Amino acid sequence: MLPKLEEKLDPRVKRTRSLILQSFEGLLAEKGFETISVQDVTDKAEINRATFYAHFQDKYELLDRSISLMFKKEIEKRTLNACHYTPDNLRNLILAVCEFLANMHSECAQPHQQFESLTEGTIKKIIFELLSHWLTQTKSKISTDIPATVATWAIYGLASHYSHMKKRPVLDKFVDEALPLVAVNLEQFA
Amino acid sequence: MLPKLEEKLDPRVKRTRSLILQSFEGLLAEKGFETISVQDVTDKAEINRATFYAHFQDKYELLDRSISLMFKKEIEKRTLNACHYTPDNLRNLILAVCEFLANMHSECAQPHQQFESLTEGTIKKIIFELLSHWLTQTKSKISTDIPATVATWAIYGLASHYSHMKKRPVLDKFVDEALPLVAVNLEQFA
DNA sequence: TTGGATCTGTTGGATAAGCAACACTGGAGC
DNA sequence: GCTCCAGTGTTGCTTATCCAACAGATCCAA
Repeated sequence: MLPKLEEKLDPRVKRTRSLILQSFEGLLAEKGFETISVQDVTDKAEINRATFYAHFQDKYELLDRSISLMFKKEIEKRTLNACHYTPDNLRNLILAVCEFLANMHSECAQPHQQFESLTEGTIKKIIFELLSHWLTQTKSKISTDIPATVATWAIYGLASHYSHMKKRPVLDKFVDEALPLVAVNLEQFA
Repeated sequence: MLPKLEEKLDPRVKRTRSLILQSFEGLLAEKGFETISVQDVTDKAEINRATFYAHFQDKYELLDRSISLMFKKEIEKRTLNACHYTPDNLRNLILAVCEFLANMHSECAQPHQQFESLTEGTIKKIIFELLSHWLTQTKSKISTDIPATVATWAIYGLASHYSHMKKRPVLDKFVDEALPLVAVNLEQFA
């Protein structure tokens, strides 16, 4: 969650990675993840296939990094990355995760169960790191791992539930109802 | 005016050229041509300056090729590149040139006299080639150089005049009035 | 079962792009 | 006059990307 220090990259590397990521995001909107081949990605990106493997192990790593970047962008847009724990920030975080997952379901073709389980860990990891960062901002010496873990799983669970609902309620109301249940575990850091 | 045969270019070359051209077109909308440096172009394109010189002699060649591409795109959009001489196609061509020059004046910052004289030759060359192509489509053995030259200069002159008018008339009316004067020289090819 | 077709990951050698340095030019200001 | 600054072209060397080719995997149809 630190400000990126890797700005001084070879321009060719930046270009290549960004072309691959763009291409992949475009394809995700068109077809299911399983039916996307590495060739599809490199064709659309107008990048050599061998070059792909110089940057990503395989398409699963591409998925990880892509989802990770998209989610982090969402977090940064809401300036949640440069703050500490407050119930209001927590509320905002829950909103962000809900909207992100809901978006994935509407924008990605075939958001299968399998696809979601591939991205779940990636997203939870970012939530956990963000919460840990928030909680250690406070002076208290209380261990943050347990509360952060509980909150992370709860938040992701809520968002997953929300995104799967057939008739989604207004998001604000949904979060109003859920927020206290998560916040109660973090009271000591407020 | 032939369909481009240079499709099988190294992807890196295509990428680089397109980045440079994009960057340049963007800069043209911001500042006057004279104040644009090669460094400006390469900075915005995120391309090394030395790489620029592997593709263009200097910024004047960049201007030529950029204008040339933009104008040809305009011609292709109107499918004027794959046809022969008719008064109607001629009318369409005049429209294209008028709109192109008028656009340059509104979209480019500082469309100075000097800037226009730099691009005039480039544009006329394309008009001339297109007209020559049209006229040689006909079976007649008449030499096409002279009529094509006359028409080229007349068309460019009309468009330049139109684009400089303080209160531009409706383009259609303007062209209606001008068309017969140009067409009369090409009657034998109709 | 076999064969064709498609995708995967990987390789070696060719080529384009990056980079830092250079000498040179043409102002702007003192 | 002078220096300072910013831009220009050019260079030798490094690094990333390209490309064609390869062997292996998987799937599907004959």
